[in-house]
Amino acid sequence: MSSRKGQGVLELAVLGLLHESPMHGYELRKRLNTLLGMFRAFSYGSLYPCLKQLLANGLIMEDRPEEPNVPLALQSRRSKIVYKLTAEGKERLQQLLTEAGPASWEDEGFGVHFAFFSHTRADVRLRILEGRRSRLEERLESVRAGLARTRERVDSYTLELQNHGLESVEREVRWLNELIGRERTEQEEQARTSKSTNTTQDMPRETGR
Amino acid sequence: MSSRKGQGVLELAVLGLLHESPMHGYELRKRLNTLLGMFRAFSYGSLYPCLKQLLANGLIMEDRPEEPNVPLALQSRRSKIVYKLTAEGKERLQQLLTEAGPASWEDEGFGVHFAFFSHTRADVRLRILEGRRSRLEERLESVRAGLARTRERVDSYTLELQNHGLESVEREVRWLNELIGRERTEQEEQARTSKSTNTTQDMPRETGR
DNA sequence: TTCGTCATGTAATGGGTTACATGATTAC
DNA sequence: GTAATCATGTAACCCATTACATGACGAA
Repeated sequence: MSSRKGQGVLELAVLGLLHESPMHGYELRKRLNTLLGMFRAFSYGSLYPCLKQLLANGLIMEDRPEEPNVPLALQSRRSKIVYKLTAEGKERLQQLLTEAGPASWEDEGFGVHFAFFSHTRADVRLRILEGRRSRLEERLESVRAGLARTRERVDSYTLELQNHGLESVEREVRWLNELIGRERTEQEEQARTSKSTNTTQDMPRETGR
Repeated sequence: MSSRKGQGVLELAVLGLLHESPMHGYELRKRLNTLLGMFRAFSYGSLYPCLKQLLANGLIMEDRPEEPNVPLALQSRRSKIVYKLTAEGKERLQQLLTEAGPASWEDEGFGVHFAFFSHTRADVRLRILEGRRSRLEERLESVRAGLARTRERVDSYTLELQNHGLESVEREVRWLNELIGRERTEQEEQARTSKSTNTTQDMPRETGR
């Protein structure tokens, strides 16, 4: 309960990764950066404080290896700390995965949300994809407008830059269109298959573990 | 003299725009955001403080309209403030345009530097383009490596994201290749044309003013 | 006269990086 | 035994956003 605001994108990313399997910070960061690939890279300086806070909020718990043969006290061994989700953490993850507000249309939020699409409800996936698309279309609109206004008095490099930007975004829109198309047909198929007891949910199955 | 560090990208952008023509903050911000189009958008909350600091550093000066018919004091009229570059400011701009360190390979820095390419020396342009390209190729490399390592145990959405990222970057690399090619042939042409008194400089001409 | 946009500013806050400090483990 | 890399952490700083406060000016 109560807001205790998570620090944006990192919270979701960490909870999402830890849901797949428990991990220690160092590994977490690597997985994080390969997961987000081109979009983002986090440093320890932001990861560890984040973990600390998630711990304080009871969303994750540490699982220290517990060296059974060390006398008793003097446990400041400073070794790996494996983190895993608590029940509350799983709940929170589910919540973040489902909310998908306007933040998930932005570059950052979108990337992370998308990375966990296989754990996201189909209807939410669709909402995010469509939100993202209209966000991008807004941008295209305004850039095109500005481009039309200033058209003449602009040097060729600036123009080149604008164009490259436009094309990149147009490309992403096409990509989104394709994805949205796929999602839609999948949804229709599933609707046809399971005529009865429709629980609005359909994720590709929990990956066990 | 002395570092008095400029706050990253904004300084260059502001100096660059003010070099083209004097402006007040409000307009500056609009031009800024259309100039940078897809890449970036600044808010007043960062622009005004920046102007303030540039002013304090003597890089720009205010040019208040001076209402000639207002009694004398009581000039707190609060109206438009037009900023323009000082001599020192022009110097600083030139310096920023020429330095082009590693920061200008990164997304942010690159965009802004590129936007002012028509005021940048040809050799510096080439350095930036090539720096950018190798920066991107590094990223491609590491992402591809990570992709090869984890290949199997990764869900289709994550894969889709990675791929889209890769393709975007590959596309930018191709774009850069084209630009670099053009720059090279231009340089060669110029070398052939002006056989004599070579001053290592060649900008498309100072736009007068 | 009021509404929308132009115009300038600031304080609180946020979210992140850099650089550093430290220790454990592995491979040579 | 030493170098590289794994692993954890923190403090100082940086850059920018948000939300707010203020006011001018033109058009309806």
